[in-house]
Amino acid sequence: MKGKMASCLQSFGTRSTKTKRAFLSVLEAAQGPLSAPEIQAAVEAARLHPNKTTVYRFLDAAVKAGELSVVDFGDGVKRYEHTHGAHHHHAVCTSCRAVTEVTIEPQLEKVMSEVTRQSGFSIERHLVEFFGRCKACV
Amino acid sequence: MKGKMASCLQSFGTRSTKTKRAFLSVLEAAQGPLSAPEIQAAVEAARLHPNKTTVYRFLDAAVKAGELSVVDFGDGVKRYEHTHGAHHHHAVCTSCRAVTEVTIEPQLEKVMSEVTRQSGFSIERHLVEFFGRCKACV
DNA sequence: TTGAATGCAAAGCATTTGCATTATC
DNA sequence: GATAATGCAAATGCTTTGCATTCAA
Repeated sequence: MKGKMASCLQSFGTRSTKTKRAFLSVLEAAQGPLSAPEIQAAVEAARLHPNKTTVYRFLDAAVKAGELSVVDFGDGVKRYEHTHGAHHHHAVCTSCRAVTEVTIEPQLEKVMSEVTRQSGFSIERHLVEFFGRCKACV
Repeated sequence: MKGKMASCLQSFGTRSTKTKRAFLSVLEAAQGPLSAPEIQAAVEAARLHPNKTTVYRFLDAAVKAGELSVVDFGDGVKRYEHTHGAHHHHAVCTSCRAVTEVTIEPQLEKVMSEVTRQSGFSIERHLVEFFGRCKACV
């Protein structure tokens, strides 16, 4: 496990440190995307107290390396999650904050081609997230 | 024109002032959604120097009244545009910043029902915006 | 040893809040 | 004159930057 993380870290050209391993552990255990402040708070459980600058720098590097991806819920806070192959979309419960991943690529394709048709844009990126009440919150 | 704006302001229960009329003018003339700092800067052309607090308070009130809607491009800045009946989506040029409105309701419906099917969520709101190169920017 | 990683302090930027002042109705 | 609107200053929260220090390789 540690070896896996270490090699994962090395694979994107960074040195393996206790702090970075903790960041990755936290993100692996997370139920949904986490913000930098949340990640910083979470590693406190491992008795680590990294500076917030360290958190942001790690996240930037990991995103650039494609190891993590940024998720934006439109509240002005960047959240991060493991990149398991493809790009994800989420349904976020506005009551209990639960986050569920959804797979909507086929349907989104249709939307994208309509956008292209209407605007003439060459689309590079999209922001697609959903908010509402999860099953438990009615 | 002024009468129209004044009555529009009164219609959502606010007093008509020079400053608010200027805010509405700016938003009417805008090519795309504007942020609070952008709106504040724009009314300088009308020799008005409203405090930023005033800008934010006006925007909040207008949004609550349904007169304006918030547009989020995921950069941590809220933008505002006139609510012309329905909810809009945009294609934003990452090169020249041009914003084009797109109408994708029919296609989005399919996406939404798939999200509901997979997650069991009762969707209340979504965040859907596109980014890429406009025709002029190749 | 040496360059990367970390800490620390300060600043940047959008946004919000509390309170005093002013202007609209 | 009562109440809403505005100004002002300060604070909040996330994020970034510059520089000194420490640590992995």
